[in-house]
Amino acid sequence: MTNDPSKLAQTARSLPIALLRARETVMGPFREMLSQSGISEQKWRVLRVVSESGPMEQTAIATAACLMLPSLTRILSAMEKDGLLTRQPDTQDRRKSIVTISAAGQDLIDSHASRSAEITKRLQERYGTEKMIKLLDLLEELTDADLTAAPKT
Amino acid sequence: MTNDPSKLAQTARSLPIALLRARETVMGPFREMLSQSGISEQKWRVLRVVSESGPMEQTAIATAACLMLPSLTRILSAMEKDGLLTRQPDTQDRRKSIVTISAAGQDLIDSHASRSAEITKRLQERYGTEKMIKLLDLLEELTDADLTAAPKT
DNA sequence: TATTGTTATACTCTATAACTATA
DNA sequence: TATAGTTATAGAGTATAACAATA
Repeated sequence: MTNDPSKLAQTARSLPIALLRARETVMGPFREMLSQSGISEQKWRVLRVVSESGPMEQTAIATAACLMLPSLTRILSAMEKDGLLTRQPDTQDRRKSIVTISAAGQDLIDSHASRSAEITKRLQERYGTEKMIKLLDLLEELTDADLTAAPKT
Repeated sequence: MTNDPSKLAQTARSLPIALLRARETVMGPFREMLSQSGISEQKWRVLRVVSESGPMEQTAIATAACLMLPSLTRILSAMEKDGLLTRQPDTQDRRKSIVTISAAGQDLIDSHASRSAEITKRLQERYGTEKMIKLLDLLEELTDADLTAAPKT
């Protein structure tokens, strides 16, 4: 019943599982940080994304923050109510609504910047700066890879 | 409001977000496969883990499959009911219960092996075999890293 | 007709605490 | 006292479909 641990199918060699496990390890200290400020992981991702890219439409936020549109609708409503961001109809295409971070939202990010940098620095020390850079490069390439495209011939 | 995209804080350079995005990209084809067989991602992870390691206790499964114990309890009950695995009290420590994959559970894994290998192969072709190996190595190291340990002095 | 976003629904997972049984 | 697992509960996310408004 137990498989040969040397075979390629082992879970540590499964990209989806390996990515999930690594993320769980890394998220630990960040979870602690976020739980203290009462904001959820998902809201934090939305805030980060909108702060980074500037005003943007919801489909783009959903992609960047890895959330489904129905989930995002609910999250944005709550965040707008909490004054972290605003939604305005796009003047050019009125189907769209443009999400903009508020001063309070940016303040929330700024107030976590130093703690966040500290966690990252600590991680870098334990794991190794060069490995971390290499890993981030590989992850970006993987994210950008079009897995449905035809193979090179 | 928009941050300088060159600064270190960009979301693509945030390990938690980068790991999540990469996972979403990779999971696409696997999600399709699993949705066709009517088993959830979480149940699939449990099955993979128990198949790989052989009979094991629940706390170990929870760690390996990245699930909380209360979630695992519910999932295992459903899977046991579906005949995919069995739970038996440990004879040495009766607080523990040992989970063992059933023939039907192993069959489920086996029946997906070729499709799963196909998806992985395709991914490897698009992304590059060497990069994939390097990425898996780095992920394993990260997962095994003890982020709470004291820094080397 | 297709796209953007919202609403509705059923299911599932999270996160925490309280609990039982065992060590 | 501590540990393994279960139960309970509130909150949140997923996944899908149906829908309204707009293009």
